[in-house]
Amino acid sequence: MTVVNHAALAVSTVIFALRPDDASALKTLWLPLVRRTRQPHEGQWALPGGWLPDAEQLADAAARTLHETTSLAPTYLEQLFTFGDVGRSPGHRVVSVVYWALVQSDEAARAAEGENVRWFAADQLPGLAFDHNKIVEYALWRLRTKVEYSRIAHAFLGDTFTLTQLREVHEAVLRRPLDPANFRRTLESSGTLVDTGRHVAGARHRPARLYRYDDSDAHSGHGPSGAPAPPHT
Amino acid sequence: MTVVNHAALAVSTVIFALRPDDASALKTLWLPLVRRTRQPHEGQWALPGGWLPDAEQLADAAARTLHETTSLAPTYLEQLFTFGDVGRSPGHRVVSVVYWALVQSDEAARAAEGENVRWFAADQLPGLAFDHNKIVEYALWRLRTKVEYSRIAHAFLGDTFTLTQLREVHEAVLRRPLDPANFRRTLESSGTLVDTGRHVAGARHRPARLYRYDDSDAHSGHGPSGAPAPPHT
DNA sequence: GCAAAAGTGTTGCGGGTACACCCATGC
DNA sequence: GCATGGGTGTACCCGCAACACTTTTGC
Repeated sequence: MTVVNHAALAVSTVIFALRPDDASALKTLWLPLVRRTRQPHEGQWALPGGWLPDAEQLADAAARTLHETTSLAPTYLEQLFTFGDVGRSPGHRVVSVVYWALVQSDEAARAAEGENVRWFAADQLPGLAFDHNKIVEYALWRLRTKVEYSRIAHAFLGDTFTLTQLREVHEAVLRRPLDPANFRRTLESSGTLVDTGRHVAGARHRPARLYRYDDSDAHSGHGPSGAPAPPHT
Repeated sequence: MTVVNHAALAVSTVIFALRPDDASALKTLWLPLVRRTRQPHEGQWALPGGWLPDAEQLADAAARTLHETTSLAPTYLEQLFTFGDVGRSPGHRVVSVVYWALVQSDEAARAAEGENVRWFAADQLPGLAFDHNKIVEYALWRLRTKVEYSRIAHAFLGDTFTLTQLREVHEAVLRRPLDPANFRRTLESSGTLVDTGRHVAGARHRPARLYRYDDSDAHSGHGPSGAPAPPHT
């Protein structure tokens, strides 16, 4: 078979985690970036990623580079978009298949950070290499849009969680307060929550119920059940 | 710069048009396929597409192959998904950036058709080459989902149209009847329609108003105005 | 008891659906 | 006039936002 093109194929990932903001009690979205150690854009911050190995699935390559930069495993990973503008990388044509990922907040606290890996507040990014600012902006829009109609918010949390914890994730992502009463009813009537029967004690108020998500598909958040979700590859 | 991967980069397009179905008065979704003239899958039907030229934008490559197979220009073109499973093409790794397109129905009637290009009803496809059946299924899901919340249906029509024509497009895509009265109000209150003042005469009933779409953005169908739409590249 | 957050009840508004009804044209 | 689709009016239902209220804990 003859390969007639020479564009390089890269895979990059926008990784989101929730972190407590300084001064503000609210959690905000943060993401890890890596400093480029070679041309082009040497010294600038960029999304984690790399060339696509011949024998590796696209999503696997995204999860791997994610792990290599943060030492974390994603709880959610989905293809975002493929960026391939002719001029987006100086010198050579590069087509980047970009994924976006969510990682658990408590794990993100002990994520790797070093000279060439640093976490940034998602809405206060410096000028990034290539078209990565535009990519992050689009990923943020997708995250905020999808949180409103899908059940991805729990990817920031552990297996079990209280409704208040889940509501705080929504509030942090959407940047607006939500009514606790209505939030509770909306999720309870969605049928995706399972009451574990356990409670969280210790706080000086009524103990909150612990929930977990119903994994029996049918609630994937993509149209009517049975509809094709975005391919998982 | 060192290119460290050798996966081949292809661009393919799922092209939709509405055509009158035999016997049934309703229009249904059709799409053009090309017969493969070489291995692998020689003789089988496949999506139009080709290798990505070094200096061509992704969307341009999609529009070009679309034009080469159908002699048509798309009225709507959007990136669908990038398919890159390791085993999806026998022998060599192929990553396909897939677009989906809508073409006008009246033009589709005079679209090119020949020995190696043929139109098929979208829900009665034969077994296609590679993973193209899965790709079409996903494109159909995206089209049907997006018609319900976005304003893409007019891409099947000309510059001006009656509300009945637009409703028939929705009905054909969604495969269910819609109430004419409510359909009218929903669209009128959406603020995206502009009354041209002209009417369609000649039928033996009250003449229908001709509308066109308001092009002054702000109604792109992607979240709140100003939100990043899927990159247009 | 008091503070604080969990959890419940209730009301009203708005968008969508169903369906009855009037309007304008060709024949 | 009559048939046919264009176009309007209206009542109902349901989901959601607002907000008052009750419950259960720690101190």
